[in-house]
Amino acid sequence: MSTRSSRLPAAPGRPRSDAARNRARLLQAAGEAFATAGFDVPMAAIARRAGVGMATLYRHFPTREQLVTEVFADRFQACAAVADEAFADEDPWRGFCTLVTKVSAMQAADRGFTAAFLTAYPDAVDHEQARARAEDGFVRLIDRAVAAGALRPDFAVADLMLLLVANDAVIVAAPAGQAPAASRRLVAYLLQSFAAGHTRPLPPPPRLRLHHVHQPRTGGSG
Amino acid sequence: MSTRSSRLPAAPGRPRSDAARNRARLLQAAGEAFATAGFDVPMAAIARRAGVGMATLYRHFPTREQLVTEVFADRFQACAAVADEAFADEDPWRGFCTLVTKVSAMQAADRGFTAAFLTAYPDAVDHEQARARAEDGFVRLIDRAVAAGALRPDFAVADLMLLLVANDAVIVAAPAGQAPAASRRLVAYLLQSFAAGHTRPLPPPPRLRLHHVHQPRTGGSG
DNA sequence: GCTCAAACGGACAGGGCAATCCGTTTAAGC
DNA sequence: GCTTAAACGGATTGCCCTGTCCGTTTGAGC
Repeated sequence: MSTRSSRLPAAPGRPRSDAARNRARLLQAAGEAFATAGFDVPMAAIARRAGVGMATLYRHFPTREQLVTEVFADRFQACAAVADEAFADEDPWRGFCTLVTKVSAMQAADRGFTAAFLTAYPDAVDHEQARARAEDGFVRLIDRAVAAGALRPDFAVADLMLLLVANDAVIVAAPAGQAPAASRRLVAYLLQSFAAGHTRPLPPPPRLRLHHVHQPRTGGSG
Repeated sequence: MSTRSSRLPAAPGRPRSDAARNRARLLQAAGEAFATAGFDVPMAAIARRAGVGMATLYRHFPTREQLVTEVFADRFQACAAVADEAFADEDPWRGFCTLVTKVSAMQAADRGFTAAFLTAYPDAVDHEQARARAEDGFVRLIDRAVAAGALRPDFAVADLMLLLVANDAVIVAAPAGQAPAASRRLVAYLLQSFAAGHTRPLPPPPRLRLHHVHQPRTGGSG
């Protein structure tokens, strides 16, 4: 046999066609499974749903975190996109409301994916960039809305995190079918308090940013 | 041996001294374990912490739910007591705020015990009564505050549940030491929105009452 | 201090999930 | 159609947690 590389089946990085197909199926199945049953679905259930074997699942995604991260990559980008879109609105307050409303609705539509994701995998490093971008978008919107006198001046980025976490919780806690209503109601309340005018003094905001939004599963009472 | 009952060691219902002691130790240990590690600590860990064997734990509390229920029985009564106290305040709005603030603080002090408890064991029947009493107290306070024109007229009991759930979530999600600040901030925001005057229309409230506050661990997306 | 049942503790079986291993199948190039 | 390595599936192993069983200890009354 010659040492020529002509024997290589394809370019080094390109996967085989069935591998690509199975990968897509796994992402699809995992997304559905997470959306309906939360993050602690057995890996076997995901594999079964995708119609592949356990080994295939683990071959493509060696750890659960990698799988989850991939599944929610596009949602994260969607977040950043919403921030951009909101910034495009000429009305700062309306833009801010758009951001909050849409992101909240995204959470409600997928069983609180953002906060739940951040809660379960706070250190998903692959998306540090996407996360930073989203947070940057949030900050720009906030600053603009405050400068315009629409958003209360003592508003903090952490308050947005509070909203995300709280919204996630009510979505998850609400009984069947009530999640959207619960979410909308909570968000409406909070938006009203976020608005400038008729504000009352607030206690100081917590030190809480996107990458803090998680629960160290053990330890840490109040 | 005669059939006289004089041989019975004590009154039928009274437990042996070591049994009573161990029971107390178990409740104490379980409370600590739940507060620091959440509800899914292994039973063995609780037994070890209490310095007793597995069998002793299961003898006193045949199911996990019974243990949790007992542990939080007093906190539940405390809730109802706070409601009574708040109702004793002559100022309806201040009473309402007292209720919300104190209950929220209780959640923060014990890793969101109320909502977490309700989340994990929504059907803990033993406390149906205590729960109903607490909810009654809530309703009375709400009605009075609305009637006094202090609480917005479209306020719903469900909104209080939203607050409890949301508060629990931010407490759990907050990084070390930030839970009280996060809780206070969220509660302040919501109380401001709850107040009458300068209100904006709200979307309809969700169907959500105390006994609904739970997450069906599987199923139930938006 | 003697008796006995209540209470105890730790070992043990059962079940579920994560992660791996290995014999078989299949896509891709010749 | 033949070859080869990549990819596959599912059985298997190991771990942890739950809940029970049984031999031993201990508190309470005589």
